[in-house]
Amino acid sequence: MLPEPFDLLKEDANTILILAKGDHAFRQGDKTRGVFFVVSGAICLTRMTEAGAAVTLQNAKAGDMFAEASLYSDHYHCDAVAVAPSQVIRLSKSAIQTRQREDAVFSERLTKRLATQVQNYRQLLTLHAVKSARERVYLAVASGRLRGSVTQLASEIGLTKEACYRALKDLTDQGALSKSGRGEYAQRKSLQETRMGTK
Amino acid sequence: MLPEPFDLLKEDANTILILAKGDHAFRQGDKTRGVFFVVSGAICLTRMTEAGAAVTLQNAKAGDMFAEASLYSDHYHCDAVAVAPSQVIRLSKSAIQTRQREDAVFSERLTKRLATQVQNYRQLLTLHAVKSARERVYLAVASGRLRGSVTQLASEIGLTKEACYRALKDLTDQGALSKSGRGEYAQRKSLQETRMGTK
DNA sequence: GGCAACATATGATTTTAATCATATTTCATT
DNA sequence: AATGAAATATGATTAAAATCATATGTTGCC
Repeated sequence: MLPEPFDLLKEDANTILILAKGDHAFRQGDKTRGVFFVVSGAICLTRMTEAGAAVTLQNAKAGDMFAEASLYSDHYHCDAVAVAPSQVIRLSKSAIQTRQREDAVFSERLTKRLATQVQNYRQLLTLHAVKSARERVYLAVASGRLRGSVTQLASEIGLTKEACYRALKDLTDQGALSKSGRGEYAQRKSLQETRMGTK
Repeated sequence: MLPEPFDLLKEDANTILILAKGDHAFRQGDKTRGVFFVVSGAICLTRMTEAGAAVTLQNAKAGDMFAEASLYSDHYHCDAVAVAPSQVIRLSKSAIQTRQREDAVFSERLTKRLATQVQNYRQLLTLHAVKSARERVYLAVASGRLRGSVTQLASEIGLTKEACYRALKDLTDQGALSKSGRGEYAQRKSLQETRMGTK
């Protein structure tokens, strides 16, 4: 259920919250009580700037965690609002901190998890920097990012699903990718070979 | 010089490398020797997929770190090539690991650093998801991302510098931002007030 | 089994930022 | 002070993806 290393926590370190659309998991200024994991639904984190502009910090969906940084501050510095009926688990801050201090394995896995996330996000940002939709989709598939639906991939890599479908069609037509059916694609050749770079 | 918590490391845990354009800091398959920090220049990390497509994982510039994940594997899984004459510092893997095990403060700061980075990258990705260049620039400035040049900001938020300058002009003309000169902008009002959302 | 929701798929049109071009200003360096 | 590089700034044109529209296929569910 919970991702590493939080699966190591005792059950009583967790609280399950059921949120209706519009409910808050926490508000800016609240004392930090822990880290959250989204079981289902979606939670949007937003911060208000002094001049009153709402800045979205994260859109956490099922499987995502949020408010990790709360481990290092006394108060939440943003609002967490359910944008759909959601189920979230709150992982107690004190339980995590204690465990982190006393259990080297837990501590190392936590660090590892964060390092992996950093890596993943950086790669995603690098991918976003690729101008051409065609090439972006190719690289996304080549690096194994097509796990769920094409729609999900599209949103992940910053394209509309239509642009994504078209790119996939082009790439398969030209032989850069092969389709194994049911939205399953595999990399076939390098871009050079298929004249991806042609402008 | 070095970012937290690596500033805590003894000097002999670090090695300074001078790389000419094209030199490798490491290659895919090399035994991992540590984490790197870019003092000047730029390092590009790329991985080859089975079919031979080059996937860029990160473009590390001055002040950036790379290969953090090497702490958790025996071999580097990508190439690190200098794309400009560069100066990098290698932080010994063993020194970091030992310190992490023996010094709770170091360990906590490392975790904190990673958590902060995760937060930052997530916010950046969320920002990239904003379609309108105008709104994207506004939110970027409102959340304090305009530190260096406009050109840098543009690249960070995934726009061309031209698009960025135009958005800044529009926003100041309409009063959403105020310019304090020398590329210094401040947020003035919420977007609603300035009819940002008008389509 | 049938309905609703969602994914897949593609065509037509519009919008918008990228690209190309160019000028001025600022800044570091010889 | 002179040179050159980079940042700032805008205009004109183009290219490309977003949007809008629509159809079929798939899947979970009462």
